[in-house]
Amino acid sequence: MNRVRFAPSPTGFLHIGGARTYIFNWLFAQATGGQVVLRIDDTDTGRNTDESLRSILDGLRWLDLPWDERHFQSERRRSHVEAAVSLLAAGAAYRDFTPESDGPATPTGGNAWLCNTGMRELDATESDRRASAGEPFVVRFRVPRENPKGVAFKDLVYRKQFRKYADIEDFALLRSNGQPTYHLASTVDDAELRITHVIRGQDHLTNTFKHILLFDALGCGRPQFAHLPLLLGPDGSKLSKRRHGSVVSVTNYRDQGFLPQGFVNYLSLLGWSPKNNREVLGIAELVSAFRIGNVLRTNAVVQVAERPGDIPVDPKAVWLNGRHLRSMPVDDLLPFVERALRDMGWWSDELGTTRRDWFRDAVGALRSRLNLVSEFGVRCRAYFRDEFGYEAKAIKNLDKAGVRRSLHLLADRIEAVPVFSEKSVEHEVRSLAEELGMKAGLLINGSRAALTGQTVGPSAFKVFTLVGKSRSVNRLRAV
RNA sequence: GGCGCUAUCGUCUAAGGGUUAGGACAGGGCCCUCUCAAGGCUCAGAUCGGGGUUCGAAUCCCCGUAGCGCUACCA
Repeated sequence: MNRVRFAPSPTGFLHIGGARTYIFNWLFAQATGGQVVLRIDDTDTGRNTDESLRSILDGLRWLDLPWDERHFQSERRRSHVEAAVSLLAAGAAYRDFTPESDGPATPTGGNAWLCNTGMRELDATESDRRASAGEPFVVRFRVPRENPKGVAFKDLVYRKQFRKYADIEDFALLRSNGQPTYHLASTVDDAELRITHVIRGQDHLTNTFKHILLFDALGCGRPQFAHLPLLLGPDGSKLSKRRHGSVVSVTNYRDQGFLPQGFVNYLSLLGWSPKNNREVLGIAELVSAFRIGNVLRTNAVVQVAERPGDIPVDPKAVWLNGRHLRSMPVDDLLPFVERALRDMGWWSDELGTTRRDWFRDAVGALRSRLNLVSEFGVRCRAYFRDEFGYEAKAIKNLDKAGVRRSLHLLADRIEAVPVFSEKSVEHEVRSLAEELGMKAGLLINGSRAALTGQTVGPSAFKVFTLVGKSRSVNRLRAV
């Protein structure tokens, strides 16, 4: 059985690139009947925060793509240290007593740094003596550089990969404080958690050679690797909160009113496509269309709307979300709308009980012109509240010659109508218009303006039934 | 600096030797219409540059260029 893992480190919020990596892992697992392991890579104790752990978990849960197992890397430390000790004993690793330097070792010229002079060759007894004397050291992997060949593997996305031993530096396994490094912990855990496919960002492509060296030295089989192209900001640089703002944060999309499936659909199309021009895909369709081999090798740009007033995300994401919002079963949409209304303080429990049918009807009618769940809260006030304002355009419609007077007459007709329905309302509106010798459109648009304070919305006759008979009559008289 | 990855409309992408280089978002226009959407139609818009290979190259090869990644006792 295939097993994949998503291994975020809790040093920041869940960002869109991490979410996409999780989605691709999840899709791959579902498509191949495999399992998803969520592993929190918390080996950098100094930078971990509970807040970011919460953000990551919140974000992943919102995606609604459940994982099968969860592990914390910090709880597996003993395994990591044991691995380092055995590597040391086997001579595949060595102690490096070079004092920690400040900042990254940027090579000044010529070739890259490979190892600290003298340490690789240190005699075993001498090394033991200095270690037991309490001298701090880091444990490094001894890359077999005398071998003129190198490491090769076949990436499921980037195909054949090769790197000479001579180009791989002696990376650290254990820090001088005894903590395992990412390379060690990740490799040991992938092996022990029986991960079969490592699907992660392309920024790890060159790390993979080190990991393979470790898998081999540890005597465990190698998993398969698939690296994903990176997500870039509109300026072409790697996405970062500082440079690109809230577009990178998953919770931002949730708060802006995205549906999980709309967001997942959007991210799935960044660096992958089903190759048949289909774009609007539900989760089940994504699973059946997903092929890891169809993942692109080119980095994708996450667009940001530039028009003032638009929410600062990719307009295509909004459009995609709208497609889902409009086509999903209304009953599935209801909980999301409920949440949006609760956020506005407009929710009342009857909407879930005695007025549930009305609620379903209203959501069904209103959603046809919305893209985001949050728009139920910001653009549909008159349907959920009695007090609402009139937009300037609406007032303009009401101010047209004879409109207000006609609407008052209409109120009487509506009040007297025996059966209050879209059909009967339409009949009353049209016949009144005809009697008064005015264009029906004036009355129709005037009604919408009077009932909702807006010039946009569902069919005016539908608006009447949504607002209800007595409220409609009151609102017509109020203008 | 070293090592590596990548390069098609503004953006996401299709076409992996032969197509008027296709679709989608965004933009323009038209239709539909009680408004706004939706929907339908339509216009504009791309193969980074240069060499090869080939009857034929977006596609294969080489060289440039650009972007990105790695080059830490971060992950």
